[in-house]
Amino acid sequence: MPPIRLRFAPSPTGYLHVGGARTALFNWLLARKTGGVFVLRIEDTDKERSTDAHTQVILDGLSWLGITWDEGPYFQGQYGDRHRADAERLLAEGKAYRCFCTREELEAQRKQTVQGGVDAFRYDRRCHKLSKEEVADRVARGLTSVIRFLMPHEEIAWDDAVHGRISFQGHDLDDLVILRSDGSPIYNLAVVSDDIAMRITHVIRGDDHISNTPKQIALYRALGHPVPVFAHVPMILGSDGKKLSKRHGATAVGDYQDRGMLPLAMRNFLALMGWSPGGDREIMPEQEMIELFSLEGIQKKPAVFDPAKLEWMNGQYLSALPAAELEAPVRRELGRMGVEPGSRDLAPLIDSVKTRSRTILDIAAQVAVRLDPARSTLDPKATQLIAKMGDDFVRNLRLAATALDQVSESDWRPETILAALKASAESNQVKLGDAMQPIRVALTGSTVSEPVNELLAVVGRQVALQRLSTFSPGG
RNA sequence: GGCCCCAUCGUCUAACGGUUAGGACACCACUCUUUCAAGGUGGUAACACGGGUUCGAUUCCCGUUGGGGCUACCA
Repeated sequence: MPPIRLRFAPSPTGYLHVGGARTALFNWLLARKTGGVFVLRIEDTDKERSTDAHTQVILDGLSWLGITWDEGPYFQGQYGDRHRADAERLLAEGKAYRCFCTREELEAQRKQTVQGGVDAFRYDRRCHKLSKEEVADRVARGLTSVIRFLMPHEEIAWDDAVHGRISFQGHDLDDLVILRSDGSPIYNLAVVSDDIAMRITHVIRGDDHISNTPKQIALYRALGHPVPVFAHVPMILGSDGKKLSKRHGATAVGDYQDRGMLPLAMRNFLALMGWSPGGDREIMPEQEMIELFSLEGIQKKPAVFDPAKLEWMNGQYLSALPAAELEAPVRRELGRMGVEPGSRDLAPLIDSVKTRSRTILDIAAQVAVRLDPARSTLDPKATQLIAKMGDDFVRNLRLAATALDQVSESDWRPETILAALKASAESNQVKLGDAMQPIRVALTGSTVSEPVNELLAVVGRQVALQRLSTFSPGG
């Protein structure tokens, strides 16, 4: 059997949506699993809304997720001649016809149908009834026309790889326009023409295309070409059960990149939107995901996007990665924050904050504060603690500073620091917690951090002592 | 309105006629502990409804209800 051929065909009219990315991912997974070919095709036939910038964002998004394509990107706009030729052929074979109705006329017809209220609007084929001579005459007079497909009134059904058999009746479908009056192709024609030309064998795309499928199948039949396998994957919805959109917050892949998600975590999470490997498998390395993937495992019902679970999964990937591998993205983020760590080795800092972080942003923010405690700001709980402790806060801070001053630079390690703090607390009759928390607050502005002795070690002796001996809640 | 798709915890899902309906996120306890996470342990929580088919339905069929998609010279 020749390798199967799949494609992802986004239109560059917006950013790469998580739904689109998920569709691309499924195509990619099946291609990799079967040794098939994954084609990328940019559907830029809508000149009004398509931009090169959007194309670039889509390419970048896919690359970021590690979704690689084998052919393309092809640009649909370059195949206008073929699209036109296909339309002309259907016209010549009597499978399509010229329609001279203006937009205004169509709008009036549509309005009437809607007022009738019993059925959907379908073009009444009045131009199909025109005689050959009449058509020739109108063309000769320079009247503009579109080419409409003559929808056969027969059953159009297919065995969808995720839904099973889906059936439409041709008479419920409209005679769709396939070529605009300016000679440019309409989506459904361009897709079929391209999928045929690119020898696509499997079309994996969103559920929202189910109603396009019978139109496209009719076109395949008219063009005399066997239809590919269709797999319509469920949509991704927002928390309110509605189609995911801007009002749900971040919907573009780039948004999640900006929020400090790891690409592999994002990809893993996306794979689980509408697909399950069966059993309890969730966090999977690439190889396993590819091996386990199958169209049978795809869900029929839409999935609600849950950012909380994404963050959890990101945290899992974060803690599994060695600090060294996190250093590059953390440095990038620090750069965005205007922090310049120089040549300093960030690995120890990353290690000490990793388990309390769910995103690269979390890590970077905490690393920045450890690099320079002056960067910290007091959170509400810290403020509360300061108020509650009163004068003891600064007193205990200075006591700790004095004790820690006795620990030399070469002894500045978590164990010795802890010993010094314990000894100091005991001899000064201060509870350990009351000794520790002020240090944590002074160094991070927060009541939450890694163990205080580790925090001190990571911040460094000089910076820490300076801060502890000068910090005052007032300013 | 018409056509089409869908329906298991709040969310992601497992189950492919017989299970105390399993796991994960979130949530709540407990544990660990110098705080918080992480980790560990435990808990709350679901088969939309009504008819069939069957010895037996979450599972198969039909209907109802509820959601969603499409209904352009957009893609």
